[in-house]
Amino acid sequence: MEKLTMEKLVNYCKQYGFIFQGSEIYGGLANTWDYGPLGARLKNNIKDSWRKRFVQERSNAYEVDAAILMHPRVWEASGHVASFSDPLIDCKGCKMRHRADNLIDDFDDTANADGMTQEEMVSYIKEHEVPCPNCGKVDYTDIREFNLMFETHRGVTEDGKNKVYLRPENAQGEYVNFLNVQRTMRAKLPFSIGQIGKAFRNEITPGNFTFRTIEFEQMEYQTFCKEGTDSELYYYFKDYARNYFLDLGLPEEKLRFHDHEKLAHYAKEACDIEYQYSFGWGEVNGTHNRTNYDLSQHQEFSNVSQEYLDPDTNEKYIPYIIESTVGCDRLTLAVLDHSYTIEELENGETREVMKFIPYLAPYKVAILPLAKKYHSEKAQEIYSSLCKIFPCSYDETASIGKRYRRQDAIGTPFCLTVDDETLKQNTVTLRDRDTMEQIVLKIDEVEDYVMKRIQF
RNA sequence: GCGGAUGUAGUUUAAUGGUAGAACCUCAGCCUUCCAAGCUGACUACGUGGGUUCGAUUCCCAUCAUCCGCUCCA
Repeated sequence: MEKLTMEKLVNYCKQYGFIFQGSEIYGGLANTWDYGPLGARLKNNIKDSWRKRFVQERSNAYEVDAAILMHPRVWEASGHVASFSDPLIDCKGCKMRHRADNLIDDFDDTANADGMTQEEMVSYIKEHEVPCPNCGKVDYTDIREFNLMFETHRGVTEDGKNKVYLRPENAQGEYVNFLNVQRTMRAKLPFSIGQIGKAFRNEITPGNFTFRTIEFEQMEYQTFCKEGTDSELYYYFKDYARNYFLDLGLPEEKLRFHDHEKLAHYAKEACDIEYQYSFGWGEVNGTHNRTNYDLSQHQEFSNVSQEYLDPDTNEKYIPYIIESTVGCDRLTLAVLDHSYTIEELENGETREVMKFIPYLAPYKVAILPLAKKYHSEKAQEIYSSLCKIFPCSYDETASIGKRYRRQDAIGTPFCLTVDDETLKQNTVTLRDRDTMEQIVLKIDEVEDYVMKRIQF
């Protein structure tokens, strides 16, 4: 089998309407991608599958849809204003870029660069003649603060007072609504708040197609719990997320856990689930034990108590949070990457096909009149009735074989053919993409048959 | 942000200092009753902006984008 390269997948996605380059007619904007008609369907199906597994099928789980723009104090409380930026410094000698704080800490680990301002770091480097680890020279540019949060302004004037950020993560939207959800849903711990939404990070990195983009969608899930039950939930959700990926058709051998050694400022335990993309292993899911850090911070910065009154014990405490977050675009890419298959035909030629599980397929059924001249009218009638139930495609151009192939290329699980028998006896032929079997059904049996097969 | 490579229809590509040829795809017509048939025809390209030149897709510069490698990555 031919090896899949990312370049092939990018082309394929463009060719069939899954993903296009962002702002393409203007030459493109780096690291932005637009989902086309099929890609948008696929991604929506993935979001629906997540909703089903993480919200609908779990008791005590609620979905919110919080604003992207939040009060600037949220990002002070979360720690993003202070630590979501990197003090970058370039060596003029070899053009190597370094993080100034790492440079100092590696030079002298008692120096404590974290506590320094930019000016202090610059003068420290000068005084102690910290050499470039790459070329040994001591000749640097000034520090440039590179905050990963996108900034914008509300109102007509652009000054510091009305600066707002595009959220760099969704989680804070769930945290600031902890009390609202708990009260209105009359929820007892442990309960969960999930959210699907966009986040923004001003990263300069190249991205492996849609794997790393400056604007991306996350499917986040925060479980609020009592201290002491946190670790058990942490391990539970690691497996829960993995099983979810398996259900979507991702193979076991292309998934692995990766425990973090270096923890973020809020985390006590952290583990990624990585998928083996064509370009290498990459994070799709992160499970974090965030302790009571976030709610404690919000309590401090907002002066609103975030304590939960435990009705069983009458204790008051700030809940711990277990976060399970899935990169929606990354999962979509993993599904595309895994579904894209190069098949060898009997005559030795190859063709490219998409093999989604039926639930994820953009179209469920393609309605094909065997001969345009005789069967189109009936086929369109069937189409207009079935498309009310699930997404269908209709195709009457070119030969029947070619139309089958077209549907295989975009991963449609069922092809429904209308022929003379349909006109005489109200039966249609349904071809199953996975088994290549053809079965004959009465028209009014199709809906039930397909519905059973596209469940998740 | 650094280094290297690349940029011609939707895709894969050819040629050229005198504005580009093909295959596949797509569409229309004829034909065709179950897995990329055939015939006829049609549409569509030199990433963008400058410069050199009588004339640039071709040479030069800049820029944008993509890929590979660094760097970065809560």
